[in-house]
Amino acid sequence: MNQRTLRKTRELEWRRQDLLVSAERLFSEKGFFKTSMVEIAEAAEFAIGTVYQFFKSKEEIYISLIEAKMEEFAALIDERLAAAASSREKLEAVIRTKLEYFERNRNFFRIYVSEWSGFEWTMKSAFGERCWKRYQTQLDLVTDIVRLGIRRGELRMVEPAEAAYALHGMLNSTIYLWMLQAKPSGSLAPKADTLLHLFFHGVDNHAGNGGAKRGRPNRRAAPST
Amino acid sequence: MNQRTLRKTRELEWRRQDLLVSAERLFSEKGFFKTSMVEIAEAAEFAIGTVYQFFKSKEEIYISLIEAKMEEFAALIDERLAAAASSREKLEAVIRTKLEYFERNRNFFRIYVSEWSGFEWTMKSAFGERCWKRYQTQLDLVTDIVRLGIRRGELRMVEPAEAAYALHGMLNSTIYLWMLQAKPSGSLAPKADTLLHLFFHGVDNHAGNGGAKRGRPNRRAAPST
DNA sequence: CACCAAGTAGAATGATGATTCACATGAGGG
DNA sequence: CCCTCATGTGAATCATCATTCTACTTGGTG
Repeated sequence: MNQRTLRKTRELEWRRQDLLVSAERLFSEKGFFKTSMVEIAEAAEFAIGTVYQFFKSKEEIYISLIEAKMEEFAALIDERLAAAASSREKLEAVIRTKLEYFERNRNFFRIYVSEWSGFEWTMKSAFGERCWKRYQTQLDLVTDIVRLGIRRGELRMVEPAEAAYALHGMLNSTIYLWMLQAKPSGSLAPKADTLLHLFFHGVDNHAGNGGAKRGRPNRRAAPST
Repeated sequence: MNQRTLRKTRELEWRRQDLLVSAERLFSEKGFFKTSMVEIAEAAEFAIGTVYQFFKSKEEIYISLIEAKMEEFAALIDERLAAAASSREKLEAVIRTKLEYFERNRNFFRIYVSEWSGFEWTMKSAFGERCWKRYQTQLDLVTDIVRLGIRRGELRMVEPAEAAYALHGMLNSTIYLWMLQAKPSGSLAPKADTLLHLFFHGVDNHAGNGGAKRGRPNRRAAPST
């Protein structure tokens, strides 16, 4: 009898997951408001009524989705972070993990960035609040890494939160750029090195001629894009 | 007669502007979908019918709004850029201008970032297309600056588009962070220096002890936030 | 003063889409 | 084979707006 109940619960969970996957695709393609419950139901091959068996409302679907993904992502970061010692390694872990994660969860990325600008716009109070907290926690984590790095003398003295946000923005933009062009193309993960370098050393050319003229104007040094 | 007509036209323009200002505030507070025409009308102290005298649709209001602001912003950048010679100066101009502009146009910022993730989510095809172009042009401008800077040997050899996007993201994040906390507080513009430095030199501590231990652990070097 | 044009108003219309509910279906179990 | 509960169904309900339309105001003109 209990056995039975358990299986039922498990199956219910499958269906929920299944539905979430369909919903994710739709939401990422058309946004929260332009996606209708009927569409979600059809995409997951359920009747509307059934959908409401699993989720109280459209909003709840959206939130479950985001929370699950965020949690997964956070867990991944934590795991990778555990193995890192220096600030550099930690930041590298963050960068790599984020790029990898969103390379694999392209659809989710659009939702993630669009909600960045404020959950209030789509969801009402209480629920959105929780998602927002997760978002913040993520950022705070990086802020702490930077803070510690400074204390240890590994990083220059910058405003930690500012640097953390800057990194966050850099990453998001980069992922976005990649999504724009690279529908099918190359992998995102390799950019981690470039980004790490950029975040640590900036764009300045230390080679010596900083701003001033030099012998040869060094034409065609730029990548050919 | 012509005089008359001219004045009428001008007055109409005023009213349009007036309406746009109200709409901007609402859109920035509640987003496109959660803002209703009635609200917009009330906020601007018009009747709904009157609103439709000025704008064909809700979408048109939104778009006019965005286009106007984007154009204003672009013009400002162009102007500042004209006075800049080196890549550093140019990038500094971009950074400063953006921070200043959004410090003054806080409301618009929320709209700006939220639409970053794709106009398709809110608007339909043709119009959104035009806004998107503007957005791209903006980014391309910076890409070109970077490309040129590399060719001139002022900047390290990075992928120009990547760097441009990274900068864009850094700026947006920073502005966002500022908006979060600093409801009333300090100015945003001063952060330009920090950001410029960050973008040029990164967070690495060149002071010598990169990662390794040194004499004193240098505790409490971090800002007290 | 009557009349017209231009502008303003806000109730009525129509669509859309989330949510609900009365019914159908089918898997145990007697 | 029939009954019953647990689920699944999708048509009907209900609300919410964008948009339209008809009637009202106003200010100028003959």
